Amino acid sequence: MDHMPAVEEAPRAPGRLRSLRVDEAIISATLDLLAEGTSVEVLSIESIASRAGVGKATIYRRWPGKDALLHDALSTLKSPGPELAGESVREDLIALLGQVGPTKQDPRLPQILPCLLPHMGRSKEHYQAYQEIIEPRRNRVREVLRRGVANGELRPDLDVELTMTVLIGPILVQRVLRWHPDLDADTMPEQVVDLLMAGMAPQEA
Amino acid sequence: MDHMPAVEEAPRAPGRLRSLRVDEAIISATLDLLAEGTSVEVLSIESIASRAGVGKATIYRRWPGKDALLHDALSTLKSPGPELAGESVREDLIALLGQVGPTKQDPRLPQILPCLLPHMGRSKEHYQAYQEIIEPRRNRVREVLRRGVANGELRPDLDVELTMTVLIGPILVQRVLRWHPDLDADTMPEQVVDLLMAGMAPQEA
DNA sequence: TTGATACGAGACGGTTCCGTATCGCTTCCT
DNA sequence: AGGAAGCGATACGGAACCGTCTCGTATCAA
Repeated sequence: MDHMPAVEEAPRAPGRLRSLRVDEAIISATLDLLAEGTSVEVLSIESIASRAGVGKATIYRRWPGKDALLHDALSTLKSPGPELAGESVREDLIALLGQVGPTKQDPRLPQILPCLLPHMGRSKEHYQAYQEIIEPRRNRVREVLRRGVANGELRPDLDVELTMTVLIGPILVQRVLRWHPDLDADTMPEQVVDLLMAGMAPQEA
Repeated sequence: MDHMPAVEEAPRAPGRLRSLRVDEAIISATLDLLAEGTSVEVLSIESIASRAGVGKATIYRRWPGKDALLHDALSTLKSPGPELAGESVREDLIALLGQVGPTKQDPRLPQILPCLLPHMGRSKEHYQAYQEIIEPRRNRVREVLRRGVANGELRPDLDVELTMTVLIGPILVQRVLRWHPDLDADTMPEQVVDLLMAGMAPQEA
């Protein structure tokens, strides 16, 4: 974490040590509030302090402001994602797309990530932090697609980058925005993959 | 507009009439601010009044609050969309998907609609208003797809509702969020349609 | 002309949050 | 033991916005 106490050299601090539990409480309270639907713009230091059971000064002692705190909070969300069976591209894709929803690691993550999206376009800092979080996840999908292209499960001329977005985009808008009132976001991964597989398959059906 | 002066019956008001230009100025200022990236939550009556060159009281005289004003402002955005050539499903879809971007009617519309998305999930009122705006647009896509199913350009067992979301979702996330840094949102409509056409085609490639 | 209402401007008290500072108390190092 | 810093709590002045209200002026119908 960029603005956390430097653990580097030896110039020992004289007084009391900063509590790790307090760090965790602040980060966790931040993520909680985000997961509950508080937007980045409305999120306030006071609400975080209150939720964490912490004084405001304790937060300002560690981070210069909301942006830096948010950056560190988001950094804790980097996670590898689910195990893959690896037997078929179709099943692996469905598994990966399914975890745009609740995850075992941190159940708040799927709640938080989509809610951050709108804010990312207005802050280079946060846009980059966000990309760092989702890039590993995107990469899992990329690897599955490339594997499929390599072993013949997918057509050789497939545009992998485009396909990733076509796979994830619909599920994202549906989960976050209930964009289409009549579709069920939970069954979408399988439906989307099957719809696209026909187009991604090497030759005919 | 729901909260605008009732033009119904005859009980004439005695004094000065409300200016239509003021109505337009307020609505327009609201849409301007949204198009510039101001989120719904941060949007304030004071900023709207200032932008419109209008007193706050003039706004409160017409609408009870921000929600009602926003509802009416969004209602003015309903638009039919572009003309369609009607020669091929592929071309019509590309045309429709392209106008998720800049439109001739109101260039602010494509800027505004996506930015509203995150807020819609938190307000039943606004969620419905939003659905009313995009449903006509969604319906254009629906009709093109059904036409394609009917005339054999698309496979007969196509899930039209799902396909709509798979077409629009990726373009939405890319335009609004630059979700994938390496993809070009302007060329996506054609790419997405072509990628899906292979899957939507009746039989083999 | 007169009375009623709309208008732009802005004062008003209330609320929320900002970032800083202070106050006892606790916890750590020497 | 004692000094230094962390801690929760809270007070502080400042800023932004809320929704109401009151000015002086402009515009309407009768």
